[in-house]
Amino acid sequence: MRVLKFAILGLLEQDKMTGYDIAAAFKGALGQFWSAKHSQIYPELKKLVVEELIAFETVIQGEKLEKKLYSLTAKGTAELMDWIQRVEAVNVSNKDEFMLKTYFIAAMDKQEAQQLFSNQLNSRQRKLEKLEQILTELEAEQKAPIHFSSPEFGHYLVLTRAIEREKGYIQWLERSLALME
Amino acid sequence: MRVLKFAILGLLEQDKMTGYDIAAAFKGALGQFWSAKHSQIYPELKKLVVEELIAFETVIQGEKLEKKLYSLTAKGTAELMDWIQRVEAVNVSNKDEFMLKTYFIAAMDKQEAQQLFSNQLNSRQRKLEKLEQILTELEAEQKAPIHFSSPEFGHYLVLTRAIEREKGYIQWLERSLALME
DNA sequence: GTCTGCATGTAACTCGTTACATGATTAG
DNA sequence: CTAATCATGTAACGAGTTACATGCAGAC
Repeated sequence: MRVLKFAILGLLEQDKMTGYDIAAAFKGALGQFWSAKHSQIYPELKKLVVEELIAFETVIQGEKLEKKLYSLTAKGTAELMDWIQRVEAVNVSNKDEFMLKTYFIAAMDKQEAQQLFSNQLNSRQRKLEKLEQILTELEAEQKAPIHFSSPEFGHYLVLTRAIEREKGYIQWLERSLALME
Repeated sequence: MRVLKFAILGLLEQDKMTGYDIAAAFKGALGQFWSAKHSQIYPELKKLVVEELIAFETVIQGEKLEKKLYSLTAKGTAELMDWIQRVEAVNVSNKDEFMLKTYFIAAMDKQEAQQLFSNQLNSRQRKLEKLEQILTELEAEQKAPIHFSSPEFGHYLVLTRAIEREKGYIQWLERSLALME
């Protein structure tokens, strides 16, 4: 149901942006829970202009590089606000190829399984370190403790969720490895 | 990269099945991490037959209901085993519409945000209860404690992961709500 | 001057969902 | 008998990825 549409509207509500900026936003903490490639973003932006949910002004960078700065229209803001308070069903299947393999663990021998789990554990630990570093930097930039009205509250919540998701995964991997002995 | 293909091969490695059975398997614990609708399963089964990774025998149920019992070929088993020990990159973006909204929390007023979070907390708690019930039933069926060679080990691991995922989500929701006061 | 990053687009393809369509079996 | 479940398929559409394609700006 066109979630990318709302992702774009939400980003533009924060600030005027180009398509490139939107793609860049998906490379940060937000990208842990939603992302899209530029090849999906640009056509969607065109569609949203036709639907009059966003508008753009052309800006010249340097000598002649044209970039399109998009912003929300009143209609776009209204649709964003409608979506944001809508209660959607909890999505069941969060696809995870590693867990699919885990379900078929009976087809592995013990060594193979341990190798696979150790490997996954390692990757997850490295990912966790990166996320924790980003959180440290975010917290360092704040003067007061983060609260509801901080401009970075959304970013903070998403980051802490990503970090705890990894921690939970890591704990489960460790306990599963212990069970395999 | 055709993950559904391997999901089907993995299920058929456990037992001969119909397309309907495969769809049913996705409604259980496995469905927490991978699933597909029957409209995707049936065409994929046909494709896998053409590729000679699976084969089927037609079985008559009752008077005249024909069903197709699929099973792995040697080639299919080989491809499954190759995939299962392959190390894939940790997937970055596990899409979650609620977390997308969370990222845009600055566009909500406090009451709206609290409402949304309470609601999500409730849904997650009900989901957790259901998963824990399934685990209780699974454990009741076991004579000995579950270990690597138990036929239900894969099922058990996936269930415990799903349960802890929900617990982690719930804790984060509670702590986030506390932060909003 | 050359490499990295900024900036925008399209085409082809694969994956996944919703809807359309049909019919048999089984348990109450 | 009738409702839920078993069983199989197709069509249309929407979402998402990979690859193709181009060019400017800024830093070193």
